[in-house]
Amino acid sequence: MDQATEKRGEQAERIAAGLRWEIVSGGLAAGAALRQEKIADSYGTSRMPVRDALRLLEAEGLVQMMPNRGAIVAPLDAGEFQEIYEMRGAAEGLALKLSIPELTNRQIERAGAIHEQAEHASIKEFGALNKAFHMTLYEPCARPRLLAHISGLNDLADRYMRLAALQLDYVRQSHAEHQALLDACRRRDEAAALAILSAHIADAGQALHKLLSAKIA
Amino acid sequence: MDQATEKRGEQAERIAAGLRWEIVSGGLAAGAALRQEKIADSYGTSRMPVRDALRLLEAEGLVQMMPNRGAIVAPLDAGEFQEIYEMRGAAEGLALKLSIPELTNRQIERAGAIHEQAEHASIKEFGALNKAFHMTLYEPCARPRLLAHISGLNDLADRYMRLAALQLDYVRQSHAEHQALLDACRRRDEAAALAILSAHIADAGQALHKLLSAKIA
DNA sequence: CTACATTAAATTGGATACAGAAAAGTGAAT
DNA sequence: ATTCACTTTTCTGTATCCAATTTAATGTAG
Repeated sequence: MDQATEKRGEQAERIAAGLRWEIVSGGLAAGAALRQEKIADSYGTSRMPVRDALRLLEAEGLVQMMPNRGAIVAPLDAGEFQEIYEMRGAAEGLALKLSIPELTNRQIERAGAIHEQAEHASIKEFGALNKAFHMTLYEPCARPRLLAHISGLNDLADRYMRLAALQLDYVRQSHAEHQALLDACRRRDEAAALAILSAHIADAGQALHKLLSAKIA
Repeated sequence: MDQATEKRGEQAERIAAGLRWEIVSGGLAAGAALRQEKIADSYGTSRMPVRDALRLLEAEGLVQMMPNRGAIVAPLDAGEFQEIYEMRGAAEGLALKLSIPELTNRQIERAGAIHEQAEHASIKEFGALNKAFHMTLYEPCARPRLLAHISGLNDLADRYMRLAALQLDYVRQSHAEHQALLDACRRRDEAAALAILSAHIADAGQALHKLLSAKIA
C-alpha cells in the first residue's frame, strides 16, 4: 500500500484526486450518492479527510452537497453544459492569445505528439488526451489561476463529452480542427488560431448539445 | 446572538462569509496568519467548521493553506493582479454580451441607483458598490456558474483596489465609465457596451498596476 | 387500502481527544 | 557571539465520539 508513504496532511488531496478521476472518467454516475463512511473505508481513513475532499470537489463543481443530506455526484444538465462551453470559449481564447507569443517549437511539437496519440486512442482516454492537448498549448501563457480555471472547466466538460462521444463522428472533426489549430500555432498566426479555437469550442458545444438534450434533463 | 437561529450544517458558510468580509475589506492584511483555534473561539465553534471555511476560501483564492503549517491570507502579487484583470475582462465581457438582450429597464435603473449611491459613498463601501453595480448588469444572463466566477474575481480584485483607491482619482474616472456603460445598456448597444466594459476593466487594471507594483512584490 | 403519525435506523455536522509536524526556545560547544 | 543539537511548546491533521437531522419503517386510524 502507498498509504505508508503517505505524508500527513495530504490525504484529502489523495482522496479528492481518486474521486475526481472516478467522476470524470464516468465510474461514478451523475447523481450517485457519496456516503462519507463508504469512501472513508475504501481509502482506509476516517470520514474527516473525506469531508475535506468532498468540499474540494464541490468547489470544482463535480460534487453537490446538501446540508444534512449528504453529497452526490453533480447531476448533468443541458443548461450547465452550454454555460461551461461558453466559459471555455472565453477562458481558452484568452489563454491562447497570451500563449502564442511565448510558444516555442518544442512545445508545439509536444502538443502535436499528444494529438497523434489521441488519434489512435480509445474512447476512454480521449477526454484526458483532449484536455492535455489544449493545456499544452496554453501553458506558455504562465497564468496559473487561468490555467487552473480552464482545467476545471475541461474536467466538467469531459463528463458530458463521454455521454455523446461514443456514437458521434465528432471525434474525427475534432481531430481535423486540432490539426488546423496546430498549423496556425506553427505559423504564429494569432488571429487564425483564435478563430479556429473559438469555432472548435463552439462546434463541440453545439454538436454535443443535440445529443445531450435528448439524454439528460 | 444569531447563533441560536443558526441552522446546523451552515456554520462553515457563516464563518467563511465573516472571514471573506474581513479579508476583502482589508481588516485582515495579506499574509496574516489564520490560526484555527482563534477563529473558532471568535465564532464560538470548534475548529472543525473553521477548517471547512478555510478550504472554501482557499478555493476562492483568498486564503493559502500550507500542509501542516496553517493558513494565511493570500499574499498580494503584481502578477496575479494582472491575471485577475485579464480574467475579469474575458468573463465579464461574456456575461455582459449574454445579458444585454435580456436586460429590462427596471434592472438598468437598479444599476443606475447603485451607481448614484457609489458616487456619494465612502472609500470603504466603494468596493462592494462597484461589485454590486457590475453584478446587477450581468445577472440577467442567468448563468449561475459564470456569475459565481465573476463574483470571486471581483472579491480578489477588491483587495488590490483598496490599496490604491485612496490616493487615486481613479474613482472619478470609474464613475464616468460606469455612466457611459449605463447609457450604452439603455440603448441596448451591445458593441458599444462591450467596448466600454473592456476598456473600463483594462483601464482599471493599468491604472492600479503602476501604484501597486510599487507597494507589493 | 390509504393516509398520517410515531418510532427506529442511517447519516451527517460538530465537538473533543490524540498523534505528528513545525516552530520556538534552551543550552552547550566552538 | 554564533551555530548546532536537543527539548519544549504550539499548532495542525486525523480519529473517535456525540448530537441533530433526515430517511425508512412500522403501526394505527379513517
